[in-house]
Amino acid sequence: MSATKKKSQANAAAPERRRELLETAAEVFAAQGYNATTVRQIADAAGMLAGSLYYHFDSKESMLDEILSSFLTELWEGYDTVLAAGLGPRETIEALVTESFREIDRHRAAVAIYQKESRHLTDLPRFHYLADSQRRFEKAWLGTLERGVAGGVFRADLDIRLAYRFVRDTVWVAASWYRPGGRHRPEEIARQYLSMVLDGIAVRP
Amino acid sequence: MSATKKKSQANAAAPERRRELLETAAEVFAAQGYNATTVRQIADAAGMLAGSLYYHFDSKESMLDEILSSFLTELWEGYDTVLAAGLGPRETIEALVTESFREIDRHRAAVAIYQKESRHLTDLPRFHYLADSQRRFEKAWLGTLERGVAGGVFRADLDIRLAYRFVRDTVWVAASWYRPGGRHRPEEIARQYLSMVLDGIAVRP
Amino acid sequence: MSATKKKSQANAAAPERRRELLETAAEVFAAQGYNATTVRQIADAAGMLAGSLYYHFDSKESMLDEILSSFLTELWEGYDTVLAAGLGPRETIEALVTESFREIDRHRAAVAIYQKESRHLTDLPRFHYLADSQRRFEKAWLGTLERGVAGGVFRADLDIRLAYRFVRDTVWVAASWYRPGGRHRPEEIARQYLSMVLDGIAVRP
Amino acid sequence: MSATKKKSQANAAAPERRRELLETAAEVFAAQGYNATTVRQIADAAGMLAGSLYYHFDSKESMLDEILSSFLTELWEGYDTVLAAGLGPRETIEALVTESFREIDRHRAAVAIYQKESRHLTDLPRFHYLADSQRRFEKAWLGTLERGVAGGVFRADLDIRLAYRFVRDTVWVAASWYRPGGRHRPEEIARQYLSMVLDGIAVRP
DNA sequence: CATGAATGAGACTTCATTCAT
DNA sequence: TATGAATGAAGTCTCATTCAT
Repeated sequence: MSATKKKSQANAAAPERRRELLETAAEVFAAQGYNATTVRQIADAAGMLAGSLYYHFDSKESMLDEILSSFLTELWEGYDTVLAAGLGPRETIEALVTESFREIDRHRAAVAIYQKESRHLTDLPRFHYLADSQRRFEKAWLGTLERGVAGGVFRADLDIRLAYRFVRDTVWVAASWYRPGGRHRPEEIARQYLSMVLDGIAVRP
Repeated sequence: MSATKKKSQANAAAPERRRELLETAAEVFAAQGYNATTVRQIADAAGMLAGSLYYHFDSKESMLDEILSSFLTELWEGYDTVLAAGLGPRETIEALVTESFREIDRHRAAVAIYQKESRHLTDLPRFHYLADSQRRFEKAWLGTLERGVAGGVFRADLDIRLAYRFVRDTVWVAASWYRPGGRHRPEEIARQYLSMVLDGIAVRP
Repeated sequence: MSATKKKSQANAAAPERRRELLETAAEVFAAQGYNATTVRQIADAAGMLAGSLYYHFDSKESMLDEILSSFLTELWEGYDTVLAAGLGPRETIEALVTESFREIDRHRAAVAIYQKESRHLTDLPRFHYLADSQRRFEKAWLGTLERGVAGGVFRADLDIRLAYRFVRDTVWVAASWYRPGGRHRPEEIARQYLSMVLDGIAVRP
Repeated sequence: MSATKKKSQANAAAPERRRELLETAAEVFAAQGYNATTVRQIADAAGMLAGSLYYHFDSKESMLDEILSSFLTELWEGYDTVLAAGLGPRETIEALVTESFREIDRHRAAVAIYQKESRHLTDLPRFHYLADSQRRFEKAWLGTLERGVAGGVFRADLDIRLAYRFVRDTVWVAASWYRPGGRHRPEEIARQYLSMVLDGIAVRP
């Protein structure tokens, strides 16, 4: 490794501070939207001046990048574990939803940002991985639903793509109102959500 | 008609052009987000120069205001009709959801904007009516759900506030992917959604 | 005169309307300052739309031009009469001051505009006549004062240029507070001003 | 010194630069009028780009505000000292006029701006203090004149309000032609002005 | 004569970013 | 590592002016 390592991605020697700063930034992004957030607001929240952030990060965009990509990385670790476990369709859905709520609990800000910003972001080459993730996501859920329909676990009379969007959105929008440390633990929320998604809110006749 | 009638809103005499321009603006806002949209982009889409928009509107914000308020006005006309009809809880939910999808069909852009922006907007005095609407909304849905639980139509073992959010989000996020003129008519989508919300996606044992 | 007389200075056929409009414009210019006044404000005050003013005038600047030049023309008619009358220095000063207050009474707005704007305007070729007028003005007053000092009518121990500015400003700033139709007739104000300028406000020992 | 101390006014830690910039701005405002002055002109005069001014000031208006308010603050320090000294009416007038010319000498630009702009400014809430100052001003001068008339020092045959305006304007318009560092020191100009105001320009019979 | 709509230049302001210290 | 000051691009908005009707 040459002595002149250039600037940014600065020093991995102090990853603590980076993570703190990213968490701060994520919070502000989630609260106000990425575009509406100024670098100065992030710096204020972090107790430094706007220019000082550039010692740690290349740009505002690269903060967003790092927030989203590290969230997705962690999310897929969980998902891949579930998908590799060889569970039945219903159990897979249950595990994915539970995993999702755990992720919302851990990375609420990142999830909220993802929800709000991913659409415009996919145009930028730098954020192509968002679309990739989206595709893997769709494949995993759609596949599971199809397996369930084929196996007689899920209703066959539903439009499968509609059902996919229904389940997907139903889970992730929760990030917009979820507050970590609230009344419900993520697993409890997952359980209730699953109950509604799988069995509906109407009383069975 | 008196000669002195300035104020803003230019002249209500030619509401044609206004509506056209607002529709254009709504489309761009929905696609890129309010903040990320420049006045010039709207003007481009409308085939005029940026400054020319200010003949018709006071500000970018007032375009947003008019888009959202006229959407909510129309929405509540539909809702109020439903709520005044004296239906049972289940039928009320069905009617509200159907009405919502019709509204998404008619005002897709406005709904998408509402979803994405209403949170930050409620801080501005000008947009207080968003919070008001939100409250009426919550009251209508929560009340109906409670009535349903009391009447044994909806399951009593669910967290009622969670169920409210579930139903509410379930419906409105659809605006983020719905395309008017697509395969499904809004009433058909509503039917499918209701089927999932009420009876779940799992096969009944 | 050719049949195609081009546009502006439109028709001298309706000089009534022009004068009305110029009076309106002068009032607004005086109240808000030339730069701070928008063409639309003038149009509002005149009960028409901004664009319509351009049937009567070439530009906002040409309105100002016409206001100032017609004021100066009238002013100099009065002044020239006084200066040609062959009065003594003190009587000349008295007549000029009285004439000035009459002018303030008739053209308050124009005078106020002149006071506030003439400085920046002299740079523009179109308004060179303002500087010309200024010079004639200075010559007339300075000359009279000098004659008076030489004749032993005015005190010889005063800086003559300072005295000139003193008298000049003393008279014209009155336009900034004078309201036509108030308690005092212009001749009465002139008398009082002259009393102060000539004899001072202190009681004679 | 706490690290979090944002607000506007940037940092009061480097008042040097601020004062420099305000002096530059005042000069340009005085020369061209507030409205006619562009932020870019100020920046040019200060050797920076237009946007850079906003590191130091909130807005063009806040520059004007700071210029005027700090001028008035200083002015009233001088006036209050005079008014508290318990001088006779004539000596008070003399001291106030002298103090005014000193202030014109120190803050020529600010005074010129005050003269030209204060009228429109008083409408803005932010500049209400201008009207307050105006009132105190009037009270101080009118009171002194009345005292003088009562004490037989000033002529009783004059309209007292007219005399007030006369003295007031007479002094302050000097800012429009006064050039610091010219032939006359402010005290000398004050002496001559007082001589004219108190004793007139006519030779005593 | 006047209107309604648009133009286009330019204003004030914001903000991500840079860099010497 | 952080600060203070500046840059420069871009954004929203204003306004004098034009012109077909």
